[in-house]
Amino acid sequence: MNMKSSSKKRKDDKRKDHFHELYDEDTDVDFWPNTSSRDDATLGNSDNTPEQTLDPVEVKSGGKLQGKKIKSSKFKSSADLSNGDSKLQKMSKKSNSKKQKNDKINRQLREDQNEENYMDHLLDVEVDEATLNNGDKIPEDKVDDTKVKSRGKLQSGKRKTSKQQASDGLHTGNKAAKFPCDIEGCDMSFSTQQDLLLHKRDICPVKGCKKKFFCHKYLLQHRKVHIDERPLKCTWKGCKKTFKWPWARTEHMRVHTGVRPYECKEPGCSQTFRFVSDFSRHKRKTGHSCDKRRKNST
Amino acid sequence: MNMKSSSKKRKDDKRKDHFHELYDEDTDVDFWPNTSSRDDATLGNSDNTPEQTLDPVEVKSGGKLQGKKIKSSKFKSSADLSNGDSKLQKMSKKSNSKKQKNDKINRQLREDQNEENYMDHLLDVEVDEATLNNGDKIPEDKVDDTKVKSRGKLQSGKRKTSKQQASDGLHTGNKAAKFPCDIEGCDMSFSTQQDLLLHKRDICPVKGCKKKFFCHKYLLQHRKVHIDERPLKCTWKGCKKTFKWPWARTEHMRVHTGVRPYECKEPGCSQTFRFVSDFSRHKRKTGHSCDKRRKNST
DNA sequence: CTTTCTCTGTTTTGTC
DNA sequence: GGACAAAACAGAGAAA
DNA sequence: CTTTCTCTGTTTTGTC
DNA sequence: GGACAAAACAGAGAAA
Ligand SMILES: [Zn+2]
Ligand SMILES: [Zn+2]
Ligand SMILES: [Zn+2]
Ligand SMILES: [Zn+2]
Ligand SMILES: [Zn+2]
Ligand SMILES: [Zn+2]
Ligand SMILES: [Zn+2]
Ligand SMILES: [Zn+2]
Ligand SMILES: [Zn+2]
Ligand SMILES: [Zn+2]
Ligand SMILES: [Zn+2]
Ligand SMILES: [Zn+2]
Ligand SMILES: [Zn+2]
Ligand SMILES: [Zn+2]
Ligand SMILES: [Zn+2]
Ligand SMILES: [Zn+2]
Repeated sequence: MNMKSSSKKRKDDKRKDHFHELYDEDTDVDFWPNTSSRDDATLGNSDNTPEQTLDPVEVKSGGKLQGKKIKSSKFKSSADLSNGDSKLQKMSKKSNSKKQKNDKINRQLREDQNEENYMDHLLDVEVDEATLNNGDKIPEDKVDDTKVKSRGKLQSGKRKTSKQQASDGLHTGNKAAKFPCDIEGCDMSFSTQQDLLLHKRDICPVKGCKKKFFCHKYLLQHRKVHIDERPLKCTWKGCKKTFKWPWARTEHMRVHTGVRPYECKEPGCSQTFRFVSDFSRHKRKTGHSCDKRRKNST
Repeated sequence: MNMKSSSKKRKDDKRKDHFHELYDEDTDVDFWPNTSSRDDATLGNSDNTPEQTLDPVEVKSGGKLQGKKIKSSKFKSSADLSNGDSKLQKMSKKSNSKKQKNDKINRQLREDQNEENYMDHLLDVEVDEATLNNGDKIPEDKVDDTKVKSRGKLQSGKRKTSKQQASDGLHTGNKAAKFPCDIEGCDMSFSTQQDLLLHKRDICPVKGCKKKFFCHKYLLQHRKVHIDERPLKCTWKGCKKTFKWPWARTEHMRVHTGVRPYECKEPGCSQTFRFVSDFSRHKRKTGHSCDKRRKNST
């Protein structure tokens, strides 16, 4: 059920209501060492299953109120894990329709270069030092003429001004927070004991995230998912695309250069691909060339 | 480090390399009951910390290859949890700039109605029965003239044709899969034992997701996040927006109706809000009216 | 460091 | 062989 | 049920 | 009081 009620009843009749208590409490290694300062960790659970409902949506402020009290949900806790598997989808082994038309001519040559300065809407936080090792430098320019046709999604096609990035979403996990992680090689810290405990279980403590990872150190990389910064820039002249992940930029550059670095080595097949993902899918669907081989770099 | 190497060495010298083994193995309740059929669960871990690098991006198929062998990563496992907390960001208690100008006049009245039929790109799966209780019905039409100005993001502004939705991403967790969940009230099933085990730990087994939830039953709701269907339609005449979540549609309707159902009850303050989120933020930043109260419904 | 709006995990409400 | 970090992969998934 | 392209958790590679 | 589901909230976050 809900976290409030379970917290309330937690001391006495544990694991009622549902099965969450069961899983939440004796969950992971050293999860409730209870080193916390004050606000002694309360476990949280919740109940759900809404889906749709059909809301008649009667227009124009109708009438009745519904007000109730607010309770600041002070602590949550005992979240669990989140991992990454699922080979469940398999493409039907049928469609090998190979187009691969005019390669270079085909490479899209338009891109919206309009860059605007919208402001961050972000939230200053407890901590202040982003520790991401964003060591990527900006490669030198390339040719100029070609431009990439932008699809629907923006989110990387513009750049911010320097000033605007000021207090960008340093949500959590920075240095200088009160609860540092003592795991060797990790220097992240957190503003609450609960977040630290989740972190030590390889779980991202960000609200609504709670992903579990295999590698503790990856949490430092994962943090960038929750930060607005896109420090990597496309170096193509006139292209304003920005990125959080080096690999995304690496592959993006190919839409400018037209490079198709992946070539299927299967005897009959000689298809080439611009993106690893497409090459991977080709191999998965066709079973071709289980000795993957890059044509060249970039 | 990586999953391969850890799987390889798993039998003999456990928990070497890193700390994942430590956390992954004795992780959760009844996690390795080892009821699995074949392919005895191998634990996976991985090492990380890339960030950026500066790739010179030399254009046009340069030269050297890099090929190696492929190994189908057959199983992963022992993921852990993922929870939802983080009250880390706090707005600076300064900016209460209240605009709230011409209310109804201000409501946006444009929206791109162009609907196109793009095809799903999806992947048929092991299972075949989506069990989401998408019981929402489509309310009857409203007025017609007004339209909503669309922002950058699409993803809901168009509708698919009936045929196209055919084998839409039933990735996992359906009925009729080989490994059914026996938790009471849950009828999800999975194509692998590993996925089922994750699921029973309240973890979404979808690759790259691995979120941990408080309520086991919520997993059935969460599934829709990984499915392409957007079964809820905006009922406004001419609006093609579609939704996965009832609440999203409920609030969306307000951009058509202009309703601002939330009113701050703080003595001096009389601001109104169209979206709960904005009302919540107002209360959080100002501390106003901890007795929240809706003006009316919709 | 803004406003508008969508998404979604958890909380609250409503009904039995 | 073992770290460890950088690079790359292999999907998922959005858009058209 | 396609193609193009981005995102990101894990795997692979390269260097010491 | 206790299910349980439906509705709503409270953020996160994208876009402008
Ligand atoms: Zn529950
Ligand atoms: Zn740590
Ligand atoms: Zn996260
Ligand atoms: Zn570019
Ligand atoms: Zn691009
Ligand atoms: Zn091939
Ligand atoms: Zn590692
Ligand atoms: Zn279940
Ligand atoms: Zn998921
Ligand atoms: Zn609409
Ligand atoms: Zn809308
Ligand atoms: Zn107020
Ligand atoms: Zn070696
Ligand atoms: Zn896909
Ligand atoms: Zn009661
Ligand atoms: Zn925000």
